[in-house]
Amino acid sequence: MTSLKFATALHVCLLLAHLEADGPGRAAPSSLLASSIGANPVVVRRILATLTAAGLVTTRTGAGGGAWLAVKPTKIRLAQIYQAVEELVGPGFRPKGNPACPVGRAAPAVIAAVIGEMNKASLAALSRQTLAELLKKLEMSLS
Amino acid sequence: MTSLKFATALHVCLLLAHLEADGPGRAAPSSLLASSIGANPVVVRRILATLTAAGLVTTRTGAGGGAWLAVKPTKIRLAQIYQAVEELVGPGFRPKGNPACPVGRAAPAVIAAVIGEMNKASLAALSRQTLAELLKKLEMSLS
DNA sequence: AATAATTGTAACCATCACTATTACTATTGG
DNA sequence: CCAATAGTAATAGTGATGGTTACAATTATT
Repeated sequence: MTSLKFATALHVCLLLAHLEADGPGRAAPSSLLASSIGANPVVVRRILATLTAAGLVTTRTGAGGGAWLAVKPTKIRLAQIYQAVEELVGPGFRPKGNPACPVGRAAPAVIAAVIGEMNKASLAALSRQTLAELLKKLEMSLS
Repeated sequence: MTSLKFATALHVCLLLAHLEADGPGRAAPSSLLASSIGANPVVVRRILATLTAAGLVTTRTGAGGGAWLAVKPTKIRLAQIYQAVEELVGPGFRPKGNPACPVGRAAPAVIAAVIGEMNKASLAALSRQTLAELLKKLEMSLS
């Protein structure tokens, strides 16, 4: 998994939270976000669409439009951002093995359970931090 | 990440451990492993090559050849299997943001740290189980 | 009302990782 | 000698991903 979707979404949220703290009431256009990230504005808008669907950001079209956080950074856990943009977590597995082989019959369920525990641990780690906490770390690294 | 490499490697190891417990001294050909998994023998041999490089299995060419575990199942942690076949863990991130933007400068390092914690949690979960323990679960589900 | 800025999408393309498959050589046991 | 097997290269198909262009719809500003 080397998709940049989570990194992009996290960068978007950090920037929106930073702007909000700096001076509220302003919408950030996708061109601004894309420029900070080094990505394409359309790609950023696609990420924004999934974040909007998850209820994390709001957007407005037209001149002066753009995106802003729909929820306070203290109320956003990083796991919410992850799940908004990456539906599948962790490696894949084959649903069925060879029914003629005992291990082939039983292995898929056991393997799926292992991958499930892996995902659980991943998401738990992300749940331990809020966007506000991460923004604080970022702002400390600015000075 | 929906690669099947980890699931394939785990199935291979489970089957080799099961065969070893059943009756030792026999080499399992890639065709047998592939048949149990429902994968192609060449793909299985490629997985076996990485497991061999990691020191987890041994193979022998020629008639009567095949693969067997090089290490006792009680000494193999699932994280070793994961790292043998999947060099990259977790989602990717962009190494550099826009240097003209404060958040663009600082975000990549912060994001990389988040992903690093995610990976650490994932691998820690896999380190908690040995192949022997997983095999026991599989064998219990057989009855 | 006109204009400029902006989102929301669709369409398309290039790239990459992955799986499957064929084919061949080298090795090994019987 | 022969059959079975690993090792590996070459190739093809597939799906996810990111980039790009294009355009309709919406909104603030003048």
